Amino acid sequence: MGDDRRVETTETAPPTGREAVERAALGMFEEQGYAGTSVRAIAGAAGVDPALVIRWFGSKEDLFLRVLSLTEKPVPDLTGPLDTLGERLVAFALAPGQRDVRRDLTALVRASDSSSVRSRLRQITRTLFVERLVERLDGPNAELRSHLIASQLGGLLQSWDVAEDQNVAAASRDRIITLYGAALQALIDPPVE
Amino acid sequence: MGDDRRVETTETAPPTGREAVERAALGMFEEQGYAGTSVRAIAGAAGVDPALVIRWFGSKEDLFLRVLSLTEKPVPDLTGPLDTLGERLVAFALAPGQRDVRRDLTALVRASDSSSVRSRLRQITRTLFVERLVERLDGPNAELRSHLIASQLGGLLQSWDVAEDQNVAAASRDRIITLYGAALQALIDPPVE
DNA sequence: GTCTATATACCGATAGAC
DNA sequence: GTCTATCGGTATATAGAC
Repeated sequence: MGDDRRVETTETAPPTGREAVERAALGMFEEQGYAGTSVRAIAGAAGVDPALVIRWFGSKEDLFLRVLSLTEKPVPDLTGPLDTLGERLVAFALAPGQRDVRRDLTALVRASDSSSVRSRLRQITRTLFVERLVERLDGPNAELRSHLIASQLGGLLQSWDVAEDQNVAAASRDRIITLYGAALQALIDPPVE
Repeated sequence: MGDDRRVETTETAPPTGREAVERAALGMFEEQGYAGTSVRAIAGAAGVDPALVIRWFGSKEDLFLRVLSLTEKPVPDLTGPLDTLGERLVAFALAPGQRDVRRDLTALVRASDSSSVRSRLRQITRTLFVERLVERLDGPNAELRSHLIASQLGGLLQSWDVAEDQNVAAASRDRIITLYGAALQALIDPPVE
C-alpha cells in the first residue's frame, strides 16, 4: 500500500500487498497442497508479514477457498452435436491449457477433509458441469446423469494426476479421449429401457 | 513382542500395545483424515505414550500407510457374465458392507499430497481392479480400459463421499447402479471400430 | 487505521534419563 | 523398553507502535 496509485490499465504491474499474497498463495497451494503450504511461506514469498496474511484474509483456510474459487476459469463448450459431446468433454478436461484447472481441482480434493472445501467442490462441480449439462440432456434422470458425468470426469482427472506419467497418463491422449468419451456418452445419450 | 504368546485362536482379546495403536489409528484416520488426526490423540486413545508411537512405527506417515494398506479387504467378484459386469461392479462399490473400504480410499485420496500415499493408491487400484479386470476383458487396449474403469469407480466413490447425502447420494442406489453400470459397461465391452 | 511484534497453543519428532 | 523433557515447527490471536 501507500504507493498504490491505481494505474488500472497496466496488466503487469508487480503485485503488492494483498494481491501479492493471493498470487503467491495460489501458486504454492497448487504446487504443494494445503498442508504443505504454510502461511509463513506465503507471506515470505509475497514480502509481507505472516500476521498480516491472517489479518487480511481471516485464516489460512479462508485464503485457500478465496484463491481456489475457480471463478474466471474457462468453461467447457457444451454446444454442438450431442452424440459426440462425450469425446469433446474428455478432450476439454485433458487439454494442456486446462492444466491449472486440473491442479486447482486436485488441490481442492486433497484438502477435502474440511467440509467447507467439500462444499466449494460441490459448488464448482455444479456450476462448471451439472447446471449446464442438465439443460442439454434429453431423457429421464437428466440431473442425476449430469452428476454422474461429472463424477466420471472427476475420476479421470484424479487418475491422470495420481498416475504420474505412468499407466493412464502414458497412454496416448487420443485413445483415452475415444474410450472414455464413449463411457461419458453412455450417460449423455438418453437411457433405453 | 516379549509377552506375545501367539494365542491365535482368540479373536476378541482386548488389544494392547502396538495393536491398540494400529486399531485406534485406523479408526481415527478414517473418521478425521490424516491431518485431522494427531499422534498424540492416537496414543491417548490407545493408552500409550505418544513417543512410543513414533518409536514403534517410525513416523505418522509410516503408521498411516501401514494401517491403510487395504490388505485383507474384500475384493470384487469378477466372475459371471461379462455383459452385466458393469452393474455388478457399481453395486459392489456402493454396497453398505464396503463402507470401510470407501472411507479408507477417501482418507488415502485426501492424503495424496504425499507421493508415498499416491504410490500406495496406485498399488491398491492395480491389485484391487486393474490386474484382475485385464484378464477378463476382451478386445484391444484391455489394460488401458481397465485403468479407465478403475478411474470411473474412483470418481463415483469420490462424488458419493463429497455429496454428503445430497445430489448423487440422495438418488436411489438402484438407479445409480443401472446408469453408472451402463457407463462402466461401455469400457467393459470390446470397443467397436 | 495499518502494520509490527509478540504470545498462545498446538503439532511431529528426538535425545536421553530410568 | 519405556517415558520425561524438549526442540523446532505450525496456525492463529492480540497488544501496542506508528
